Amino acid sequence: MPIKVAITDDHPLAIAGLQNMLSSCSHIQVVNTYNTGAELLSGLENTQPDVLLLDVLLHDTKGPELAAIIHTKYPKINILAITSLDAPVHVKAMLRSGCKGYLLKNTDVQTLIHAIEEVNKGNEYIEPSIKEQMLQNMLHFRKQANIKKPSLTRRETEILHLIIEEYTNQQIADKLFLSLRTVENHRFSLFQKLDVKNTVGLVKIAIQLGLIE
Amino acid sequence: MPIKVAITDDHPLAIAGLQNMLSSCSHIQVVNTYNTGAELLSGLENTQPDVLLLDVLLHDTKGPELAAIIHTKYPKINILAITSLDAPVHVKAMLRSGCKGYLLKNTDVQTLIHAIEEVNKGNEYIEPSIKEQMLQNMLHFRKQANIKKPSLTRRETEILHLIIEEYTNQQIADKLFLSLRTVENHRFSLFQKLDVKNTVGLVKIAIQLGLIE
DNA sequence: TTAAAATTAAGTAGAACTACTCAATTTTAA
DNA sequence: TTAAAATTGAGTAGTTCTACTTAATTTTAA
Repeated sequence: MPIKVAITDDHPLAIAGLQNMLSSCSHIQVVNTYNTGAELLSGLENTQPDVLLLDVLLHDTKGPELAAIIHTKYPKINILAITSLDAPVHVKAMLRSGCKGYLLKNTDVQTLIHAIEEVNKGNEYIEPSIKEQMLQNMLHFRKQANIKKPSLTRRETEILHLIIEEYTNQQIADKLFLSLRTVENHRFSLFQKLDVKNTVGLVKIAIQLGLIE
Repeated sequence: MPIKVAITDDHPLAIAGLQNMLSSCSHIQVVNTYNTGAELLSGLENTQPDVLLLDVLLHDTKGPELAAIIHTKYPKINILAITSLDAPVHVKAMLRSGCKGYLLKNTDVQTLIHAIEEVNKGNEYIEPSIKEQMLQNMLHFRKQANIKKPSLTRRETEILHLIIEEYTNQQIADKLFLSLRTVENHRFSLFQKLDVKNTVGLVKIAIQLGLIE
């Protein structure tokens, strides 16, 4: 039996394009198309496809939210995000919301079909160029990060570590056999050196420095 | 002229192995070998190689720290991390410290030579299997993350966003036209729902939820 | 159209953090 | 072997967060 596919995109042209691409493929059948997130949600109450091609930017609902709702309500539907956006933030957001795959709109027929087949099997399919970009994005943090890190002293680094491990100043003081004031001072230096105004900023910098996974 | 390579590893056997692998290659010349971080640092004062093969776990210094020192002091040396560890944390730490490449010790001769050549040109070379693992690691966060996120209400999510943008409770209150107490209460609920004890924990959860890049 | 959940917000009170300045002592690098 | 940097820590004082309880009002889902 063919793979049942639904398409959701707010550009009719995009839907038509995808339908056309899939028309030559006998084992993939487009059973429904929707223009908005609301339409999709009500449509799913009647029929559920095997694979859902979902645009990341629908004007009535944000893609990741919609994906999360569908993934929770209909865990059997395998969602394939398809979009013109390749920013890693979007990719991560969609995948974290339960999408199985991520494709770019300028993809070719073979890739589209292959992605649908894979996702239908429950496998992941992420466009290789996107994978590469995500990696690059992940690795190139160091270039900015390295500007600031060297300016931290050993003690400061040590205390920064303990701060991000959710220790309070007092606990840090006890652990390192220091006075509370000393720890407070180091913390203050950290703020100044890293140019942040509170602990939240500190944690975020720590992420960029790679101190947090 | 050949590519000058130095090797640093605390296992003499590993050094011998690498030397042997490279002996067949006329355009790569092993000019120095070191057993410890200290040896390496003093050795570099006399001669600098083009490419440095650096073990991640030397017993006298941690790899990332050593890499950072060398990368700062001798920016022209291209460091190729070579290790038996493939945990993404280590890979990231090394790359963020200025390494150009990352290889596993069980690599074959061709890959080793290719990696040295690439790194020597200033390009990155990361073992494909490691790349794949890092991606998987990155993507599979969502599986844990999705357990907790749905329990947050809209308002809580909104406030969580503002907290991680470094707003204080008072600023959030002003921004959302709420009383300070209301914001404090939402923040408290967030702590309870996400089972953390301070803002640092909150930020860390937010990372896992994908709210922070 | 109710019951449940969410949003709002107050009270009380203590703990923790933030924002500096100043300075003695110790360590490190040139 | 000095000068520079790092570590330690006190003073002062205000701000912000944390830890609950209680409860009125509004929204949402069954």
